[in-house]
Amino acid sequence: MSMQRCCPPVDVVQTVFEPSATLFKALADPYRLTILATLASADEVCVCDFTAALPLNQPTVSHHLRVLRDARLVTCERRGTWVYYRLAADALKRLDDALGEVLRQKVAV
Amino acid sequence: MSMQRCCPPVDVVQTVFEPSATLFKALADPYRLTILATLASADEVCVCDFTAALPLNQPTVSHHLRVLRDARLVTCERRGTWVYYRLAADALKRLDDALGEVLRQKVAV
DNA sequence: CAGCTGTATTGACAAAAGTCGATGCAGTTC
DNA sequence: GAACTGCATCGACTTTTGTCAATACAGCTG
Repeated sequence: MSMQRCCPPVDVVQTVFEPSATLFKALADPYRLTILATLASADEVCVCDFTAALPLNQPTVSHHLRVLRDARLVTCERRGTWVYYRLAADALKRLDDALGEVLRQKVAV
Repeated sequence: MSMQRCCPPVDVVQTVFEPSATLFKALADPYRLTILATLASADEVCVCDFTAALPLNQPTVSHHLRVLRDARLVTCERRGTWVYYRLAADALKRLDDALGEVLRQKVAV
C-alpha cells in the first residue's frame, strides 16, 4: 500500500509580512529595547542621557536611535544643542496590531 | 551665561532586555511570520506544506523552523515520516508580556 | 566670526543571520 | 535489508547588522 499523505493539506498564509518584520526587527536589540522602555517611562529623553547610561559610543547610540526613528517608533525634536526623543504616540498600537496580524486566530470562512 | 543642562536628568531603564530581544529577533523575518501566522490559523502544519508554499529551499525552511523552536514559539512532533509543527500554547502570552515589559508605562514611586 | 558642545553621518570592520548544496538520519515500503 | 521519502544538520558563501574612529553639521557662547 502506498504511503498516505501528511494531509490534510494546509493553506499557508499569503499575507505580506515585510512591514511587520521590519517593525519587529527594530525590537530585536536589547539596547533599543532599553531606549524604548526608558522613553515609555520618562516621556522625553535627551540623547545625552542615553550616551551616558549605555555602554556604547555616541555614534552607536545615534545609530540605534535612527533605527527606531526609521521604524517610526520614536520621534525627535531638537531644542538648542540637544535633541530630545519621545515614544511615538501610536508605537504600542502599531506593535500590538502587528502581533495581532500574525497571531490572531484566523476565522475560517 | 553658561549653557543650561538638557535637564532634568533621566533614569535610563536598567532592565536586562536580552530575553525579550531574543524573542523579537525570532519575529524579525517575514518567512517566520508567515509560518507563525499559518500555525495560528491552522493549528497543526506539516513541514512539507511550508517547503511547498514558501519560495525557499528545504534546508532554509528547516532553519527558520529551528529558530522558532529555539525561541519556544513553536513545538513539533514527528509522526511517521512527517513532522508537524504547532504554535506553542503560551506564544501569544509570552510576546504580549515582552511587549508589555518594554512599553508598559512605568509608574513613578 | 572663532571656538565649543551635542548629535548625525560616513566609512571600515567584525559578528551575526539568511541561503543553499551536500550529506546524514529516521521511518516507510517492498 | 535495500531503496526511497521527509526532515535536520553541516559547511560555505553572501548579506545584513552592530560597533567604533573620524568627520561633518547645528546651534550656542563669547
